[in-house]
Amino acid sequence: MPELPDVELFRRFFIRHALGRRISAVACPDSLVVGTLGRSSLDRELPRRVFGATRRHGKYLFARADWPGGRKKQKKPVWVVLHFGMTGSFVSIEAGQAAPPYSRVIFRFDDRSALVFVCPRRFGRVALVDCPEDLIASKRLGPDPLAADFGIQGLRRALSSRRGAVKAALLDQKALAGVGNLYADEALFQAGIHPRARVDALKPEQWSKLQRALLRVLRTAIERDVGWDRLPRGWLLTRRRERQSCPRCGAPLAQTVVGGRTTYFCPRHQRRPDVTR
DNA sequence: TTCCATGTTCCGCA
DNA sequence: TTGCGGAACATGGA
Repeated sequence: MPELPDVELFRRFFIRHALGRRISAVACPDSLVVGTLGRSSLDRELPRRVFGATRRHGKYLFARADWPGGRKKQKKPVWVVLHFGMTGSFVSIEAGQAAPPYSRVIFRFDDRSALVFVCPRRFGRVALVDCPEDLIASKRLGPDPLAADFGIQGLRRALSSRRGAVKAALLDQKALAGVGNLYADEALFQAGIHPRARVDALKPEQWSKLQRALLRVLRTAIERDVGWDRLPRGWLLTRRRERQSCPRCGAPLAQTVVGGRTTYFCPRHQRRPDVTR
């Protein structure tokens, strides 16, 4: 599930359940999940710090851990960086409650509650970095489409260096950070653009349509809390599992592979580009 | 048992 | 250099 809207909701969950709390201990029962993005020393560096701020860039979530009180102010903050892989999520537990199955990292607080990073398939990653910019630079992440400075031409600017299929470009985190397989399909559907259309063949009105559709899709998913049942009925997303008909015109949806991912689209609304196969 | 899956990354080929 | 297909990663669910 974790694409940009999901991670944004995890960020808000984190604010509710971890921000302002003092860390008493960190347990990492699964070393595979810890450290590849940065330092693995969560259990040594985090205790006695307080989570003071969060940030999100694409599918990455950052949480700043500050040293409380004035006395040790000179000590630099560290940032926890989290990536949710395919199956990562947060669970908050109260004092005395057992950690759920597949708990990979457990942040325990002074009040004995805990925030748990749960990840059944173990593609998620957690680590410490000095600042988010370091991670963003090392991964060479593209701009976040919901960032304030994305701009009205942001999408075109981000993808214009690419030349392949537009869906593959949307999925390239180095071009644009945060869009995954599901929301790429949805944005293209709502913009009426074929997933295999070439980026360099998009017309100006298609660029603005796609940007508007993408932002609308991401914002709506966040507003609706990404509950599949809560998404608008006209969306492709609500149909992709059962391989049904287009929610707009009733035509049978087409299924193919673009950029290595299963892709659904409406062959009537999203015209096949004549340039490519 | 086999196939598929929202994630990233790497390899080989054109 | 760019793009892309395919495979790998780890695991659960249909």
